[in-house]
Amino acid sequence: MTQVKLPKIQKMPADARALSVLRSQIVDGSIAPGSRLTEIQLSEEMGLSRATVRTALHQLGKEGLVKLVPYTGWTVIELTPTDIWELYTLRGAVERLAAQLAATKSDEKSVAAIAASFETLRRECEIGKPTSIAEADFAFHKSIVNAASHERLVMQYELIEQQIRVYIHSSDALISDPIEIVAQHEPILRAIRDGNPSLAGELSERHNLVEGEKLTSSM
Amino acid sequence: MTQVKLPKIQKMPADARALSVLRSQIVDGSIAPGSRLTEIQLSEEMGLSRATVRTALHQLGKEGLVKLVPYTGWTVIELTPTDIWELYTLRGAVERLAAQLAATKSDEKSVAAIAASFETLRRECEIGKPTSIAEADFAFHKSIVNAASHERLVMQYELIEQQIRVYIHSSDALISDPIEIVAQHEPILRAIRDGNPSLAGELSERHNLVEGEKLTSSM
DNA sequence: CAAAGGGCTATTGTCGACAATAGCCCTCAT
DNA sequence: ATGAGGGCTATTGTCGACAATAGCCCTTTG
Repeated sequence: MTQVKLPKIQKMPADARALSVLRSQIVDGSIAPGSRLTEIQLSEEMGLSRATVRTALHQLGKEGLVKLVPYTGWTVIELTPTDIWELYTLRGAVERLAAQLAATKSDEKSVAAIAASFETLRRECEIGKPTSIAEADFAFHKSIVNAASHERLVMQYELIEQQIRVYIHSSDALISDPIEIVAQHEPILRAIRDGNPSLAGELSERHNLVEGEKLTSSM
Repeated sequence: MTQVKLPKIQKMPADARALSVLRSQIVDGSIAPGSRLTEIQLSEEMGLSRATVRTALHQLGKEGLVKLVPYTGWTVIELTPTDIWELYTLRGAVERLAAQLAATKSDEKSVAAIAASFETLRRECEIGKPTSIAEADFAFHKSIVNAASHERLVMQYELIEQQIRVYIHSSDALISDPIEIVAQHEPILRAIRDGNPSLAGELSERHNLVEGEKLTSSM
């Protein structure tokens, strides 16, 4: 009965695996923005058929990570300042809703999860490497989104987060003061815990706009 | 030089055509929610290969209009009350941002476009059929989204609108009083024209929550 | 030398066939 | 009668081959 089912990534159909692998590599920067990808080369490297890889690429296209140029090839997205502005304004809108919903429910379990991820963030801000801090930052935001119990919201958020990660990795733009990070996030947690939807929403939106500003101004 | 290029739908690659056709049929209700679709049957009906149809179906899957059941087939989404709640809350968040941006720019051309679509809406509310009113309603909302000049916002909005249309057509849920429709939309236009982002955003969000409530309560 | 035209190549677009599998139905034992 | 077990069928999953095309290079011509 102690059957673990961790290796789910191994038992997936081939196209889903290809999708998962390619997505990881793009998101973590192993495949750089602007890279040219061809179906044949990828299929040879991954030991899969072209059709299978092609399916995965089309999915990534819908996720906004790659672009198809007809009869010529695929390229990994390159994010311009305008794209960053789009991503952060959109994330602001999405997280505003998430925070509103989380604060409305103010469900004990969800609040605990958010509080936990905030604690991790605080700890990382004191002793952690920049990348660990950034990771904890993402985790905190995601815990709020999860607390909203809103499937479409989660999906939309993940698409945005992916693209932001592409940019972060390609530019090493981790320019925030650890102390300010804590100061920016703590009030959000408090507003959710206090069951104050409009404040939680407002703070979340503003936080994203501020972060977006920082990034675009440093480009 | 008087070369018209209307028939763009004719010159598209086959997979894009299949995508376009299937999407239209699902969104306008010709293919009912819950319908079972099989790649072979569709490919025969459309005179295309299975692979081509399959590509289109995967795209529709990413758009959230169909769901794939492994080794069994595809089904058109059926929207539950929870789905409607998700759609309208999400649309509220998206349109809030759109209205904020539109009001911030308060760009002459965009405002004119929004005002024009509002006039159409007002006219349809007086003399039009319910379906024309609903269409003008959608057009008004979209004109605001377009005014934001935000590509990802537009795409996200279109996905949401599509799914709402599926539900509208499947349930004939057009339950609004024409007079109230005008009363709900007019202040939004005014706030955008006045360059009042926070009011425009707030009104847009609230409008969507109200509409969502109406629909879910009537299920 | 510049510009237009044609062909070559790399790559996606499309196709039909075979493999794998989920779910049904039928059998058979109890 | 009923439950388990096995095989059958419909459908997706995967593959390799051929068709169409965009973009480059090379030639040719003025």
